[in-house]
Amino acid sequence: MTMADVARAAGVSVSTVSHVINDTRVVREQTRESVLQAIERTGYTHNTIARALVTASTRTIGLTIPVVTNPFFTDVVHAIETETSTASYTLLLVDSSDDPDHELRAVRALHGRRVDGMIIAPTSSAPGSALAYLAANSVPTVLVDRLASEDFDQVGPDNEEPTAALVQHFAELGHRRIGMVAGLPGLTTTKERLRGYRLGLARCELPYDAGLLVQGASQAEPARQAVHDLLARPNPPSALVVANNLMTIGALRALREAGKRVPDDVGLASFDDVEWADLISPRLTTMAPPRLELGRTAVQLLMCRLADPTRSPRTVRLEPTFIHRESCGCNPTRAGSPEPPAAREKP
Amino acid sequence: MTMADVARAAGVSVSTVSHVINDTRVVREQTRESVLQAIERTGYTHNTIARALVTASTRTIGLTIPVVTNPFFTDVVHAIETETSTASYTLLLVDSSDDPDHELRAVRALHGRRVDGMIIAPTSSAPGSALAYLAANSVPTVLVDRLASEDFDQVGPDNEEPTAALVQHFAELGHRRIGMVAGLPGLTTTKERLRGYRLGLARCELPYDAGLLVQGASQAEPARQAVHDLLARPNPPSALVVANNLMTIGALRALREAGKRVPDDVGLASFDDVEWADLISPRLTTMAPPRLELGRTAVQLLMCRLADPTRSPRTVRLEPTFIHRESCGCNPTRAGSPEPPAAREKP
DNA sequence: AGCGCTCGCGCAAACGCTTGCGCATCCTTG
DNA sequence: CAAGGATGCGCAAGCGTTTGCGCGAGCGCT
Repeated sequence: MTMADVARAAGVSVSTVSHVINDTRVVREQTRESVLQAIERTGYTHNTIARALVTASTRTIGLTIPVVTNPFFTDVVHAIETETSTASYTLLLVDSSDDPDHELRAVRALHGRRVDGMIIAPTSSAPGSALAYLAANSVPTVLVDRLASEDFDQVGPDNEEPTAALVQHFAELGHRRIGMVAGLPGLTTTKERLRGYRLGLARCELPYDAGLLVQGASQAEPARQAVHDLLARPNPPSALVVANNLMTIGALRALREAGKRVPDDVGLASFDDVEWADLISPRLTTMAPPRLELGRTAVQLLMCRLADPTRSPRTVRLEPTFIHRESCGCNPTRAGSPEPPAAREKP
Repeated sequence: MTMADVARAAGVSVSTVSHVINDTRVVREQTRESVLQAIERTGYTHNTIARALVTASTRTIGLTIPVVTNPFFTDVVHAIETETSTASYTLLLVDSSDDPDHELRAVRALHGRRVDGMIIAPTSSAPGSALAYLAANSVPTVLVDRLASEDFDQVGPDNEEPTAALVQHFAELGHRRIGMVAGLPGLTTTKERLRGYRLGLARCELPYDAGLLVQGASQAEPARQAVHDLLARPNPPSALVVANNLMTIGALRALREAGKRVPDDVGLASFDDVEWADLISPRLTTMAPPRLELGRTAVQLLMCRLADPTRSPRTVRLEPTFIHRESCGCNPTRAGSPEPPAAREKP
């Protein structure tokens, strides 16, 4: 069932078949009909890869994210999926496992498949990394979430100011020892949120104390361990800023294990929101990056670049929104809270 | 940077280049070296699609899931990703939005890209659906989670017995009015879990009462609405079986809004586990399907089918595990519970 | 009737790779 | 030293499309 078969069945040439399929030159109505029927009859399905070979375009975009199980990224992926599919592109998704080698392999595979462009939440920007490869092969690329290099189009949340705001919030509540659970070292988001942490401290004239800082590897279990250790230290924090959603799970577990009550014993606020933030008690105060917007913007940047590969790269920062609930120790007024109606009531 | 360029640079023919790349016939060590160098020098990257055209194999498998934001499916996807990538396949992922039309389009796109096989969590099995298309074009396919047709290889959790077990558990606790929040009508999982619900009732000699049953569309917000309505009915249930993870979120919100305490006012147990089941109070009793195993098995089934396209289709059922926590109204012993250590302590 | 247009379509050359076939060259052996 | 067998490689025919070029038929005009 190739185009040749269809052509034979319709008594025309392959070029005519191609033209009716792509609507790329005028064909007599009668002929078009018979071709359409022949397609129907033979059950022909277009071979996109043969087409790609000659047109040098696959209408496919490659997507590389660290972990497909992180709700933050799945929301981003979802937005990207929706946006690309309305532009009639298909997504090629690969999981980089937050490992530079794996990531490079993924990017290679994607490029080998001649994706038209790539969106990637980069794990590393070291030389010899996926990013270097992409630059070397001048693949149209946009970075998402982790803003690793101004040489690419990129979109991510603002990290520094919002994290500082979280710290300042705690300080205003009277906390003097504000701890932080930081993410995987090397990620730009980790660096920026850490910088925000220190910025917040400085603004409130609180000393930076390395003893209040732990590293949670951006994941739940390492974060649990880290917070566990943190709480065992001589002079533990009275408030905790957690740098992402997954680590928040770990932090909550560690706090419970240690018998600490939130927010009475330890105040808690996290960067990135979670679906169940309003289901636990106390409800979680978070700083929520606009996940969907992030994905949408990434696609838009990519489309712009595909349209004009020569334009100079843009960096877009999107503002997170502060979702003020109770784990910080406040009991914010319900009215005007950005909570959905479902979450307005206290359990 | 095509193979021809490399050949020229190395002073050999394209066939030799191809053979050293694919290691598909003996090449003098010296020649191989110079080809390898030429590849390095020219920055050549293999064109997978050109190769696919001639070998008629893309080493790509297509994956269609309803919603990429549902943690159940992302775990499945993750397992599939891991498993396929170790077999050096790449994944083409599309979101069907749980919409038959969208699904059919997705499947068409995937087939047009000549994926070697497909894994799909089908939305519909109606004639004219994606499944019909796949059968008609004899695309190697395996169904995952939703077991829609014995004509395909398929793997899903056992739904009926485990759901019945949940009902029986409540009955043993003395509940007489056990309600259910069912999923999207039309899904096989919905049907099976409903059947399990009725089976459980029958076994405990409890009457089936349509007034205890609501439909939550497999999603959080509709489920919240549904449970809201359910609780407003004259004689509301004292226990609730929720048919999936997302709807559990909705149910919890509705219960809180109605001022019902779990498990004192209403017992709760859900089919499918959630990450934060141990973080809320009371901790959630769930029936957890083996998500990773589901994904892994799907890939294995597909690999078998690719190896031997003629074998007759197999259906695999995997047993969920009962995770006995507290929302059912019990205070199960901690020892021997399948909970991770992190979750053993009560807040 | 002849000219030039328009209209509709077919021919065949790519696209970048794989692979069966066959030709040198060199080594082994009787 | 001739013959046969390895060994190492090139040639060219595809794979299923797209697309520039060009040709024939039909039409309106003078």
